[in-house]
Amino acid sequence: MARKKVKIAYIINNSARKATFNKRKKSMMKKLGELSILCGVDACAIVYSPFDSQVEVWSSQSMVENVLEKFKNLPVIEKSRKMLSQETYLIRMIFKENEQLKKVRRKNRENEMKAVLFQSLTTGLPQFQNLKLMDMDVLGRLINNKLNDVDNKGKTLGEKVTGNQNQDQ
Amino acid sequence: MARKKVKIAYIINNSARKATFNKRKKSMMKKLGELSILCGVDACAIVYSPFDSQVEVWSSQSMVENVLEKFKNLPVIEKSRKMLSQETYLIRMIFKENEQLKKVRRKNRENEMKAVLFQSLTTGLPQFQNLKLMDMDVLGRLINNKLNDVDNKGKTLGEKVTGNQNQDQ
DNA sequence: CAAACTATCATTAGAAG
DNA sequence: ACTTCTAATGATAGTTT
Repeated sequence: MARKKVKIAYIINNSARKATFNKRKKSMMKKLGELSILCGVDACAIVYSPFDSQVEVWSSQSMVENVLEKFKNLPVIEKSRKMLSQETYLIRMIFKENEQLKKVRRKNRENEMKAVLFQSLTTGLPQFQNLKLMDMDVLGRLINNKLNDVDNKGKTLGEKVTGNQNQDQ
Repeated sequence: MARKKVKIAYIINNSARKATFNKRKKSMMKKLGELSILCGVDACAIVYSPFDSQVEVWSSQSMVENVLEKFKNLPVIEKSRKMLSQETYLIRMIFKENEQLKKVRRKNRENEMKAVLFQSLTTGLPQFQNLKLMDMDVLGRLINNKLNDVDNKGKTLGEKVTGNQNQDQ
């Protein structure tokens, strides 16, 4: 977007690609911040750098907590229970499984904390934000739910349904 | 950025905010796509719309698989093992816990699939991409690792270390 | 209310230091 | 290889249809 109109294609020259990457990434993150503030929107961006093997993450402060709030308010369990009585036992089973999962996760979270510590100490990577482990876990799960609808829609119930129901936490 | 220089602050007027949101979100996603192609970069953006309570997600095709690849290649386990012999037993324990977690998750994933199905059927929400449940779970976990370093750094090892190591999958 | 327009501001490709 | 500069393209606020 400057001295010449550029074709959107992979930049082969290494230093040129790095320069473009840094310029554009910076602008992207700025734009995302503006969007978030102007419109009061929760947003998050994740960009991998091929140059320093570091992810760049931008996230609005309210992202995680709002995601959690929305997650809690998902009507899926309630509605499912009403619609398909045969699902009742399944929901109970899921609840039990989720309890088990939570238990394992609680322990595992401690492990994760230490892994991160080791990583910091051994690689000395500077890092970014202060999202909580648990929160991101839930975030990933929520995004999943949203993202996978299109995969599932249009296929028959019978074909796909082999289990469950989610939303531990 | 047009007829007038705009101050970056929450837009109170509802329709103006929506217009700005739609324009800017579209541009953002376009920019992210360009960045991804120009620089061969894995990227992902998540933006919540306050207007239709729908998340907008953009993700480079290679995002998930590359994230998984990078995750596998994280040197943290190897390095930790070499540095702190006292961690050996912990790593074993973690491995066991991760096996247990994987097992529970395998079952839970089926549950999640069904939850998504129900959600689609009961709320009729159109959806987006085709990332896999498992992949997103791992993605969230990886991001965590990266994000939490700053929280942990600068604090003493003794204070924080209560557990572990992660990276199941 | 959304789509098209356009004057102006913002970003950035390429150059220069 | 990093910064700074700036011409030129791109994004978009406000306006019109």
